[in-house]
Amino acid sequence: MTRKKVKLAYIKNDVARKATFKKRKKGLMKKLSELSILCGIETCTIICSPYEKKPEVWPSTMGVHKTLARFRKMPESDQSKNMMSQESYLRKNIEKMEEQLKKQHKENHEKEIEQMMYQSLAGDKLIKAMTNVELNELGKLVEKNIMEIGEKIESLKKIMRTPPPPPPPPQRLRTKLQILRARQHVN
Amino acid sequence: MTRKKVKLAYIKNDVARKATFKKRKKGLMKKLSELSILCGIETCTIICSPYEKKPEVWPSTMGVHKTLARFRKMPESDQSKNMMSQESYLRKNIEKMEEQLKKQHKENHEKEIEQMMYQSLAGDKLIKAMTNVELNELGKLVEKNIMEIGEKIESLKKIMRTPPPPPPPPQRLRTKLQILRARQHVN
DNA sequence: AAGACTATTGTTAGCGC
DNA sequence: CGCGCTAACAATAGTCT
Repeated sequence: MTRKKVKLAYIKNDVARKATFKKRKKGLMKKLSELSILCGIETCTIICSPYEKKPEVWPSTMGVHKTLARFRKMPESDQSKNMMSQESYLRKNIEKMEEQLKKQHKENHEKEIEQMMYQSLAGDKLIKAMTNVELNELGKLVEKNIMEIGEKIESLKKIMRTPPPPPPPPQRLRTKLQILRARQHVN
Repeated sequence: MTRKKVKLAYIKNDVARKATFKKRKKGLMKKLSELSILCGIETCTIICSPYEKKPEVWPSTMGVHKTLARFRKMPESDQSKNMMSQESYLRKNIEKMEEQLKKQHKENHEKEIEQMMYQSLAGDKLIKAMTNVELNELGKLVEKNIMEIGEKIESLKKIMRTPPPPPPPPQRLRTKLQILRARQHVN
């Protein structure tokens, strides 16, 4: 029941990775379908997974060829424009989160000051009703938030540091020995 | 605040469609990125929208070429296998929902019988505590559910009946007159 | 037009079968 | 192994700025 908050990193456990792959691929196909229906546009995707011998293609091979033709029509130089590489996508993400982190820090600081004011000046009745315990927990929540954002940034940076495709996908064909070994791994 | 439950159909209102497109494209890119990181696989997408002069490509032009090469490598005959066309995707969807509809109907029937039993046999204290009003509302909820599933099936079927790409995407260049006319449309 | 916000709906991780 | 379930998490439609 989704107990973890998803750590954005290669899933080492083979079984879990495959399950996640299937579920998420399904979700993606649905979203792609919705996008093309809602907005009346053309899209195509190719997914190369070790679970199928052949790349999976959507919405159809014909559709892919059609969209591809359109893509190949434009001059080489233009093909590089308007593209969002995984790297720049991640970089942008990091920037945004660092901004968020700053904002959260600032907010935290303001909250602390506010709290001090209430404690020393005997503020509004509603606020007085809050016990110190509650205020403390509020503070902890904020700190947790900050921690989480920081961790996320770290993990994104880590992904960017590692060579292009994260860890190499597992070999398609394995000996029985390898399979047995794999089973001993825990994620 | 997401007040509607999303009617899966071409969005006629130009402004709303564009906003939805941008939001959903962003969400898609994120999900694609996550899939490739979590599962360590290769993916690529091409999106042809009227909002950009050139097809948008992800994760990068190079990535697309690489994935394409892999795609083109397989024999023509194989390219058609393992593919899920939009049509078969939708058809599968419809089947599943019709099953769900049957199930819901059955459940509803059972609930009705249960309710009658309780009313005539003076059942458990907890159940007796439910007023008739509450039971009535429960029934209405179930019916609403059934209605919604039915509507969804209808709308999916409608999509399948209409020719491939839903309504033709709007022209890229429009005269001022056309723009003014478009503004008068309400979704 | 482009972002921020937030009530809602939608997706999915971990289980149990 | 793969499916169905459901709490927990994520995406997003409509709104305001």
